[in-house]
Amino acid sequence: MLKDGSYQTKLYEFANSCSPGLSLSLGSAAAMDGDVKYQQLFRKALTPSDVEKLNRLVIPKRFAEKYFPEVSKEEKVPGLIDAIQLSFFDREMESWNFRYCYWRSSQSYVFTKGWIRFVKEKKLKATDVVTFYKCECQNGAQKAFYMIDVASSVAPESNGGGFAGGFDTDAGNRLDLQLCLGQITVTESGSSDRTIKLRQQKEVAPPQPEEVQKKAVRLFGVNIS
Amino acid sequence: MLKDGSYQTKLYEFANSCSPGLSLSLGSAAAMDGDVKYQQLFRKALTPSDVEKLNRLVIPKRFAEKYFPEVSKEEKVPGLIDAIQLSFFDREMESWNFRYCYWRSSQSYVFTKGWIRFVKEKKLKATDVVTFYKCECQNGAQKAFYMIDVASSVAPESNGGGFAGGFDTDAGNRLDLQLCLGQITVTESGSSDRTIKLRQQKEVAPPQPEEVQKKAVRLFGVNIS
DNA sequence: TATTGAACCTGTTCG
DNA sequence: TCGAACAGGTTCAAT
Repeated sequence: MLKDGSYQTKLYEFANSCSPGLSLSLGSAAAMDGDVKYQQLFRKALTPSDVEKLNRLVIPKRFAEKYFPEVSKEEKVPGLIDAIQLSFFDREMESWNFRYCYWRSSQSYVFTKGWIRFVKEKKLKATDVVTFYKCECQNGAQKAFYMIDVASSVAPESNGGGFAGGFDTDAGNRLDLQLCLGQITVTESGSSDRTIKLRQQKEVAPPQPEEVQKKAVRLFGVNIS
Repeated sequence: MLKDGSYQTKLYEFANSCSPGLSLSLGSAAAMDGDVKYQQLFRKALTPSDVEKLNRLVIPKRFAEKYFPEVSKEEKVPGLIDAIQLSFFDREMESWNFRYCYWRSSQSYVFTKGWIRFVKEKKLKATDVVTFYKCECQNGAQKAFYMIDVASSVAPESNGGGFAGGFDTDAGNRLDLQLCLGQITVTESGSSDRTIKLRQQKEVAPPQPEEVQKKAVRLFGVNIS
């Protein structure tokens, strides 16, 4: 719920006024701290089928082939479908695993296994919007990770409210500002990807899996319970 | 009428299914008239479910097991349903492919994929009758091919007209005369199968794809537009 | 048995 | 206008 004149709104306005080379930084001075390349990939307004009994999410082909790892559309081994598991963190840094594959019968990319659990947990309904991100830590050869976030379609601030279908959007270089709050400061960068520099906390322990998670929490803003 | 572009494909399919023997006898100017063993298999009066939203045709079990290739009713490989594709030519020598399998849930043999297209194209409705044939060329080891024909339930000549359900019949030795017209002569054979000897046309050109198609049309009679 | 999941199918729609 | 994409279905198996 962004109120006019709030910090978040100012951040939104500021970010909007920035060039495409915008990046976000958490304002750390610690050189060892990781920059997190933070890219919104795309959004999809959920269809009734996406949240109901079909237990699958159709990933629009243009986004699937642009942003997700390749899964074969061919039948290499007859009767054997090429599928991978994609992991996503939500804003609470819970991990969600989705089976991702291509269905030749419908000629579409889908999330299958795991998707319906996400729908149930998040109480998703048709016209809700899911947003996909890709995050990469810049310091070293760390694996990239995906994030997923949901926005209720009835939230009046989120996107004007009450939008119907046709909301599938390619984020490209656009910044999803509602997620960039709190500890985040905005800096300019030369690349088209967003870079969020996590502020180093004094009490931060040496890098370990959990720490990555903590940082990532901040990445999604301040609303962590 | 054949649409441009589809002709080659259909021809190719026909040639493939008919194999060397038939095309040889049809296209040759020599005395090698091709005998075509021509057997009506069975008929079925379509039910509302056969032509409506279920997208499947139930093949009466006694006919399926008697006339069609065996598909397993068991689960040989767990999770793998035994299904085959059956190809049928209609009286216009268009090829229709139906997925044929056994549904254990309903304990019935069915055509699934492709069936509803046939229904739409032929404007089939409940109580219409479909007739299935098997055709084999006698001169050589060619593949057999199936044919399918439809008869409107309101056509007064077809079978007295206005018959209701319960029309599923085993052709056995009965000859379906409405299909044996035009250039086709019917001869008696020692077997219970019908043998139709194609009359060799004087003006037959050397083997050409188009010629194969022409003759094949004659196999189903004279009503070719 | 009910739920989830994998795969298959089709009508509609839209560029 | 026609094919690609996909929304909304199905069957069938695993659990």
